[in-house]
Amino acid sequence: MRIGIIIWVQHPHSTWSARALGNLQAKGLRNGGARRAVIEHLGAQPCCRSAQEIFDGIRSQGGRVGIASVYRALEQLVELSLVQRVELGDRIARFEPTHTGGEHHHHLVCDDCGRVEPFSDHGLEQALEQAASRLEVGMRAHEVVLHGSCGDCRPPATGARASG
Amino acid sequence: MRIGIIIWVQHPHSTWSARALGNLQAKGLRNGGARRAVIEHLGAQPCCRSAQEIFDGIRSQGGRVGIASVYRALEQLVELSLVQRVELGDRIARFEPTHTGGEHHHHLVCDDCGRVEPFSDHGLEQALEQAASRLEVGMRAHEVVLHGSCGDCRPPATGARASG
DNA sequence: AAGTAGATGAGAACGATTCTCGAAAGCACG
DNA sequence: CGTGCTTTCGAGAATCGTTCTCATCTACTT
Repeated sequence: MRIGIIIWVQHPHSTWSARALGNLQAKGLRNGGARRAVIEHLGAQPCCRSAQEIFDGIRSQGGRVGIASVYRALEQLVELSLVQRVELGDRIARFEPTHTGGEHHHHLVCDDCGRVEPFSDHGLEQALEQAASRLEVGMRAHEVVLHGSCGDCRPPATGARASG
Repeated sequence: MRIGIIIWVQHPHSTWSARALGNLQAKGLRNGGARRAVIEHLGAQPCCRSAQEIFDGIRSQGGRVGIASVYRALEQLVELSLVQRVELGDRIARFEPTHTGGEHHHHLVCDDCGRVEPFSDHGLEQALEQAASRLEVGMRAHEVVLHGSCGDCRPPATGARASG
């Protein structure tokens, strides 16, 4: 048997998780287990997650957090603008890292099957910036939700590709 | 004493309330008091309202509806696409008439004072249409929420007006 | 006016979120 | 590495928005 040691070297803020943890540390907050677990879990998700999903995800990996701690951590992270609350109309709040820069995305909700998918659109971002500028709002965040039918749920077009 | 009779003549669908009531009648639904009160109240609002606000509003005008009826009516109206559910991130669902055509608007939430204001932006609407088209979603609805600071809450620019 | 089926209201139930409080743990200091 | 102080944590209770239940009512038809 051999023992290998892997040293992971990267810029401390190259991931959202690292940036968030650093941000908390800079505020003099302690590095407790529950909050760290929430941050690490959230940082590994491709799209928004509900508090319950985060709770279940951490537990399924052996973490022993309480749901209250998950909510507490999320509340703090939202307060620090590290996490954005996303509400898609199903009465469940979801949360996702705020990605400064290019990774920003919005949400597409299929009203038939309930599936949520991320999407991004450059023109839409531009239009949002322009609207915010015109309205003279100090825009801190924005959220776009499109409701419709996803490819799986849309009835197939009749014939070759008739209009739908 | 004189008795006057006022006959109010207008195109039956010239208001959202009338359109909604007509739509329900066409579906064979009855013209019950609670649902009518919800529709009429909602039709008179300039922006979205929560179920509780609608309930309080109707009660304050002497209506004797139950909160359950308010929710039931809203659920039906959402189902018929006559009302859109709006979630602004404060865990309270709000509802507003769906205005086909030019009256469409979105929401601006001041994260400092909590105020909600409607706004509309033509370029934004275009960008939404284009994004939906590109994504090949049968877009049934969309929702944009801008978070920021409203004019009252934003610190005035340095110089002309001293901070206070 | 009577009959029928949808509509209503009060209150219970539900579920997501927040609060409470005693216990545990992070961090600074010795 | 222990001590002490303070933050953080977890479990369960409490809260609050929303939905369900069910007996009653009422709009509409006949």
